[in-house]
Amino acid sequence: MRKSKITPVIFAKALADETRQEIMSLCCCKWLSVSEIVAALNVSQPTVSHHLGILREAGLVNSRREGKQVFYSLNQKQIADACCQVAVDFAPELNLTLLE
Amino acid sequence: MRKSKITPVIFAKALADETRQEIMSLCCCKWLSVSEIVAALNVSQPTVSHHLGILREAGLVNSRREGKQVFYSLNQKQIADACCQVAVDFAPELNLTLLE
DNA sequence: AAAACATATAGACAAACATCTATCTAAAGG
DNA sequence: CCTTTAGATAGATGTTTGTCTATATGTTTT
Repeated sequence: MRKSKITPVIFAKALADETRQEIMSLCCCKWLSVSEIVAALNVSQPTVSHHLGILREAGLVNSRREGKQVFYSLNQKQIADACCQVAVDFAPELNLTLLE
Repeated sequence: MRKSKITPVIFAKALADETRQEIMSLCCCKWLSVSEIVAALNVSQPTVSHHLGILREAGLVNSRREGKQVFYSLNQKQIADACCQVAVDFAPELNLTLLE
């Protein structure tokens, strides 16, 4: 598990693909197995694994093995933090804040 | 000038390059001519123009001609809005807000 | 109007990337 | 064990992308 801070470039690259964003939407607020994600999309299982690997490397998803299956879920905190970082870097005159 | 709302994919792709982020940092809070940007980076003038075109298409920069020169400046509002949109889509359980 | 200057566009090329099929690894059940 | 199932990895392939050189466009100056 990667705790290191994500850079804006890594974050943007992970986000910069339609299929990955679909995967992110799917497992946004729940845990989904790889098979479930494959079933919901029109791409092959290796392609889904490939994208999940990129998201995992960027720390945008958490994963958990349960028997034969591996479940993935979005790491919302990491995403919100990365958004804040982008705003600090590129919109410093506006006040984008993570409340609570 | 593009006022249409930026999608998260367009936004992420525009952001997903080291050189573009350097350009964005440079003209974050001030107007810079293309020549000034070229002088600050280690890439050719056409490459800078190419990147500025991508940023302009995404609505992330504003541009203004002044005589022979064209000046660019980051559109911080658009960037902050896009960050908010990403957070709404992919971190809905967290409260990322643009204050004021 | 011609030359000089600033920027944009066109075209070429290599590197990065998304996708697929085939195969490998790991876990569970017979 | 052997088979089955879930997912990851490897390798091939076509597309996209970042960069360059060369050239076109637009603006000022002489």
